[in-house]
Amino acid sequence: MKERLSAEERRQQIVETAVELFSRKGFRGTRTREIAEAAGISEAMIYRHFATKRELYSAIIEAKSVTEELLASAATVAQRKDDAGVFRAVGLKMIEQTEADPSLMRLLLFSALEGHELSEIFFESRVKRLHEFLSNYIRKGIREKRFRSMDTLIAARGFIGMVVHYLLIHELFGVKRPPRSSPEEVVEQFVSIFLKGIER
Amino acid sequence: MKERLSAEERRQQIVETAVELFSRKGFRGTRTREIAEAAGISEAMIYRHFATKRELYSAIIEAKSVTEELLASAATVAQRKDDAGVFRAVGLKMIEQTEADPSLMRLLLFSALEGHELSEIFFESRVKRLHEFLSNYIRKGIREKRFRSMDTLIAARGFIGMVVHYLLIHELFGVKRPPRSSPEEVVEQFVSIFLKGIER
DNA sequence: CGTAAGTATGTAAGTGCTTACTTGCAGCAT
DNA sequence: ATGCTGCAAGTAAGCACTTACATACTTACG
Repeated sequence: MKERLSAEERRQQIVETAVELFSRKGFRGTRTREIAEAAGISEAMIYRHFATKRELYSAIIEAKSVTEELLASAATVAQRKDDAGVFRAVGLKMIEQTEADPSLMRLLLFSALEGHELSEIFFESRVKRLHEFLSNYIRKGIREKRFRSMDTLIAARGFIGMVVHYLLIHELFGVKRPPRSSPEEVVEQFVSIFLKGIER
Repeated sequence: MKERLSAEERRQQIVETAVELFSRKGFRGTRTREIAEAAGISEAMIYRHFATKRELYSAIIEAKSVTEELLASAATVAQRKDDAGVFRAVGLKMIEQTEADPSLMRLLLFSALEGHELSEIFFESRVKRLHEFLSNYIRKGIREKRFRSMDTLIAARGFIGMVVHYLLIHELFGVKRPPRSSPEEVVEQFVSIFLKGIER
C-alpha cells in the first residue's frame, strides 16, 4: 500500500533523500534510480518535480545555503564580551552541527571539487559569513586593546581552520580521536592557544 | 606521424596525463576516453598498461604517496632550535608545494570523499606524518620548558589546520587573497599567533 | 650483414551494460 | 470529469572494457 503525498511533501521528501546520497557519493556518483529507490518511488516522479538531475542538486544546495543559528548564538555570547566564550561557542557549534549531520560538509567539498556553479554561493553562506563574524569580533577586541594589532580576517580564518581541520580529519579521513580528547577538550585547547596568541 | 614510446615511457605518460584529469574531475568524473585523448593514444593502450580504470587510479595514488622533502627540510631547520623557523618552514613549504601543484590536495580530497580504498594510505603518508613531526617537535619544546604543557597532537593539528584551511579556501573555493597578504605574510601571522599561544 | 621470424607498440571499431531522461496510461481526489 | 499523483516500460546516449588486426622494432641465423 503506497502512500500518496501532496506535490510539496513529495518534493521535500525527494530532496531529503537525495541530500543523503549526493553527500555520500557526489553528484556524478549518485544515480537517479538510487534516489528513486531510496525514496520508494519511480524515477519518473523525480522528473515530475525536477527537470534534470542537476536541477535537483541545485535545489539541495540552495536549501542548504540558508544560514542557521550558528551565527545567532555566537552573536548572543559575543555581547557579553567573553572572548573565550565566543570562540568556544563557535568552535563547539561547528563540531556539533557537523557531527550531527556531516552531509553538509561533504556536499560543500563535493560541489567545490566537482565545480558546481552554486558552490560559491554555498561557500559564501556557510563559511564566508563565519569568517566575517569572527573577523569583526577580533577587530573590536583590537580597538578595545584586548588584542594586539593584526590582520583580523587572516586571524579569524586561522581559528576556523583549526576547527575545520579537526572536522576534516575526523569526518572525512576517519581519524579516531584519542580517548582523552572530547570535542569540548579539543575546542578548549584551540581557544586557549588562539586567544593567548592574539592577546596583547 | 605518431611517436612510438617504450612501455615504461608510455605508462609514465598515461599516469601523468591521468593525474591531471582525476584531480580535476575525480575518479567517477573522468572518462577513460578523455585520458586516452589527452595522452594522444587510443583507449586500448590504457588497457594494455592497466587492467582497469581503478588500477590506473591506484597506481597514481601510490605514486603520489611517496613522501617528499617537506619533512626533511623541516627537520633540518628543527635542529637549530628556532621555533618560529620550524613552523614557518613547514607552513611555507605546504603552501609552495600546493600552489605549484594543486592536484595532490584535490586527489586527496576526492579519494576520501569517493571512498577509495587507498585513501587512507594516501592520508597517512601525506598528512599524518606531518602531524607527528610537529607533535614531536612541540613535545620536545615542552620538555625544554619553552612551551606550556598541552596535548601536542591536537596543538600540531591546530597549526596544520590554519595552513590547510588557507589552502582550501584559496585553491578549492577560489577566494582571492587581499593584495597585502602574500603567503609569507599569512604564514608569518599564523606562526606568530600559534607560537605566542603555546609559549609559557 | 641481410632478411625473415618474432615480439612489442599501436589502432579502429566494436560489445554489452548502465544511465539520464521520456512516454503512455492508470487511479485517486475534489 | 478533470487534473493531480503515480508507475512500468521504454529510449538514446554514454560508459568501461575487448577484439582483430596493423605497423614498427629486435633478434637470430644463413
